[in-house]
Amino acid sequence: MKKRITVRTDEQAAEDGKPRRMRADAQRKMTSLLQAAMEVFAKSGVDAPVREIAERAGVGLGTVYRHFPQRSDLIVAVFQTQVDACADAASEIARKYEPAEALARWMQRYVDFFATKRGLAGALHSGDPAYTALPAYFNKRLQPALKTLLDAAVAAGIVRPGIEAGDLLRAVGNLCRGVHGEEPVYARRMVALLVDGLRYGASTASKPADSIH
Amino acid sequence: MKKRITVRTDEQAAEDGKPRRMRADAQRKMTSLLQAAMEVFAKSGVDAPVREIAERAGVGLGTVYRHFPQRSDLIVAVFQTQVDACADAASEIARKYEPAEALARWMQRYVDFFATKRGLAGALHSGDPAYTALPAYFNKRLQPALKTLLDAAVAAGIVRPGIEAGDLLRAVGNLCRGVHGEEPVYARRMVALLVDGLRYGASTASKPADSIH
DNA sequence: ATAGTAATCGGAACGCTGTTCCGCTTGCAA
DNA sequence: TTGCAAGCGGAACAGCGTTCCGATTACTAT
Repeated sequence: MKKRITVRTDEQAAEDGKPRRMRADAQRKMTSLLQAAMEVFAKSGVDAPVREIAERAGVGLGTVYRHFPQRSDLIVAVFQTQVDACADAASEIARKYEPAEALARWMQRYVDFFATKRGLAGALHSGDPAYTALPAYFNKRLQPALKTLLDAAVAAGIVRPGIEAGDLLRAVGNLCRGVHGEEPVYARRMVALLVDGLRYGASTASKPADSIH
Repeated sequence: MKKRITVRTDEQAAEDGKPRRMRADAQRKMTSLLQAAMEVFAKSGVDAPVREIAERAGVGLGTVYRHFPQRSDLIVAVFQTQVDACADAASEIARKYEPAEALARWMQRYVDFFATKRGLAGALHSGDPAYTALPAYFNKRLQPALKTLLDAAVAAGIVRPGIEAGDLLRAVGNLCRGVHGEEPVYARRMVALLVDGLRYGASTASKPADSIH
């Protein structure tokens, strides 16, 4: 009886972080799952049933939950994939077009990305801790991408300086969400108010308990 | 056989909008339902199961759905009830305290109202048409209430003029975001800061456009 | 090539939702 | 007191996310 039983092929396992290479079919199912989820989310929103995604991907339910233990993990994965794609598109667009055109095109690309996010806003505001890290990732990837385009446009003398990439991203996001057009003015005014509250002469803030009870 | 069969006691029916007076027990169950829902929502958020509310109210599931055909109807009813209570509190507070103190106290009252709204933000951003009318009602009731307090404080020479009640409400809402329930102290402190910012002596807020661009 | 093994798969099954349905109960007007 | 429609309760239904486990399959050592 050959007794080496499963010699634990961990040769390349302990090297990097990944415990072991993924089986070929698993890899295939995973990508087709992500693709299907992307399409379904775009069509029916992020509240679409997991079964619908599994069926579209030609995959069993168990497979879905093997790769994405929670429904939210699938949503997060799709979101990150699309954010990455959008961020990566910036450098390619910058290579193909002049600064002004590149900026305009990427913004269009960004809007398209937002257009497929039906229902995600609700999930983000739901308080579910599974999504709390998403906005940070969002900024981390998209802000530098836009900043390079913006800097190039400024350097070319086409766009005025002093525009923050993050502000621009938020502005576009708000424009895509609803009709709250006066958003930036409102925010600036209220923050100015808050800063005024820090000035000398006000006492309530430092001892809030005094004005209550 | 007396054949008047249900003479349709609609005497007082066609007069007003209501088709007929509600039966006494129905009225009782309805209010106890609203009360229970308020408590459960405050404790577990608006995603709490309907069964839990029914049980707490000592009522069957059928009764819940008789009064509130959809789960969202119950949420909306509770929300409106609390908004009404908060708005009505303004006049009472204004009667008891001087303008500055009244303004501060009502703002804290408003913060407390917000603190029991765990999960509502998610529902509002979910895109569900059942909630689209809520923000409008929100402003319709709260804005005038705050405006009277604000006007009184301005008339008393304590608060600078030019502050919009709607802006303040939104600002406080944003300050309270994510602070639900466990630590309202932070929210109270920040709102106290904001209220201090309303006082005379600072100029940034009144002409925000100058400090931009 | 082949066989053995572990990784992977598929989908039935479970528990928990919102909502519907219907036989029973009850307030109220006659 | 009586008749009946308004009201009630909770079993039942449909659909969801998630778990579980026997069957399948890609890899590896021989």
